[in-house]
Amino acid sequence: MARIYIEDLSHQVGEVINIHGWLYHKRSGGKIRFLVVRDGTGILQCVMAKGATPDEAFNSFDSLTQESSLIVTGKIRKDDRAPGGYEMELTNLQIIQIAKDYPITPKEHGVDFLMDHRHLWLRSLRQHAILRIRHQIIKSIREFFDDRSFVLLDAPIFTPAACEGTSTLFETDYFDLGKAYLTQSGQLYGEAGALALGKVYVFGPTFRAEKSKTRRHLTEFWMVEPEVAFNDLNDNMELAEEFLEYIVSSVLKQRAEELKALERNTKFLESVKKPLPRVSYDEAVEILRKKGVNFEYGTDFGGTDETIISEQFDRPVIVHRYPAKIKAFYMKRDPQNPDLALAMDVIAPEGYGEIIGGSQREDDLDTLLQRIREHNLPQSAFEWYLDLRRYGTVPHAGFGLGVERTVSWICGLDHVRETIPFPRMIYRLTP
RNA sequence: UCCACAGUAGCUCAAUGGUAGAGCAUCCGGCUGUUAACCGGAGGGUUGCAGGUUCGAGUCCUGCCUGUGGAGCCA
Repeated sequence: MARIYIEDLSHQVGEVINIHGWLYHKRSGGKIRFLVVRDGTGILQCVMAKGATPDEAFNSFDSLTQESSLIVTGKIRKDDRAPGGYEMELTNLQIIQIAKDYPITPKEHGVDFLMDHRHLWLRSLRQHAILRIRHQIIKSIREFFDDRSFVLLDAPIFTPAACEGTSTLFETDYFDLGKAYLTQSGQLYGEAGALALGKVYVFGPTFRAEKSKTRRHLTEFWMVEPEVAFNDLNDNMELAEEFLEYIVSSVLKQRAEELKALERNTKFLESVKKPLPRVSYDEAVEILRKKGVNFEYGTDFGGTDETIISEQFDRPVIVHRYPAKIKAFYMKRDPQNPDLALAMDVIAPEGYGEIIGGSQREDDLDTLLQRIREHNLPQSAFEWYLDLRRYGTVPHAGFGLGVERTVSWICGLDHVRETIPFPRMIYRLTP
């Protein structure tokens, strides 16, 4: 008999089939008993009735516990009383293992307990919905770039030095070559790729050793970083808005059921269409001051500042042309005002904060050399990067999108820790 | 690193300075359409750790540990 998955049950009505899975829950009413079985693709209610169901199967109900592994056999029928709309009239029950004292009960649990049992927490329907949406987001990120002839460029995880010089990096010994550091961004390598292949995207894990302890931070997170030769800041913003529209519409289309399971209000997602509103840093500061925020011009926005700015719009907002001194050394200055960098951030609605950060890159060798000196960076570590300006330099631009913040926003979660199977945070390295 | 809050049964939480309790989970019994089922019963505790105040501390004080949220930094 063919193995069937619960998500395909609509084609099986009237058939006798096997479902391989685990007991999610059980209920009984004396001579009628219900098993709710999950197989990773959905849940299925199985019914047993005294007399109608073989005694052996009927009696084994008592020994079954939550998360016991089993194979159930029976005829499928439509039934509106069953969760999912289909139900199995159970005729045979094969127990693979009885699970003893499964820790996560169908009641409330605290964050710490659930995080300690993250390997089991992944079995709950809510986590299934989040991880399926994460999968969809990653899939649509790849589709978007692949369909536009971008080449995937894998950047190294071990790097010799800081990409941007500021963040705290994880350090490790690297044989006889001294210290290596876990990458905090693949961008510099992405630039080399763009000047080689025209359009590339780097997609991999990144690491920040900052002691950030908020709902928006992980020490290990995934970032996708497109980089395009001959693009300027405006091209970069257009790419970002087209990209976000693609991702969000793909989730709305393909994962409507999961969004519903998470009780996500999709109002703010349905409005994610290009063009996105664009405001300059100066205009953003004006917005804050009109709202009564005592904001010091020239500093970066904090979490609450970002929320206030984003609340003025019904979709993500692009903030561009930041003061150069709060941005990275490789960003090109605005020819109209050298105090500003040709940088852009995309701030998500509903207080989810910055999901994209990018810029047009400095493409002039002498200017870049001067920036490296101003930031007290070791020039020797950047010689290869400077070569990109020595040999056929061109304007180019790119950005990075944080996958976990994007998943958190699209799912409407209150913390990024649920967006990745095994989150790494300042005080959590296990499981 | 700084600020705030928390730590009591396997889990979620109660308990004026005066005998540590409930719901869920587990075990036993009942119920033929349950939806986190329901009803009855049972077992389950070094109140995070170390001191101190007190006739008496889960409760008050000091220190430490652990966790949560936030700031800074960032995606």
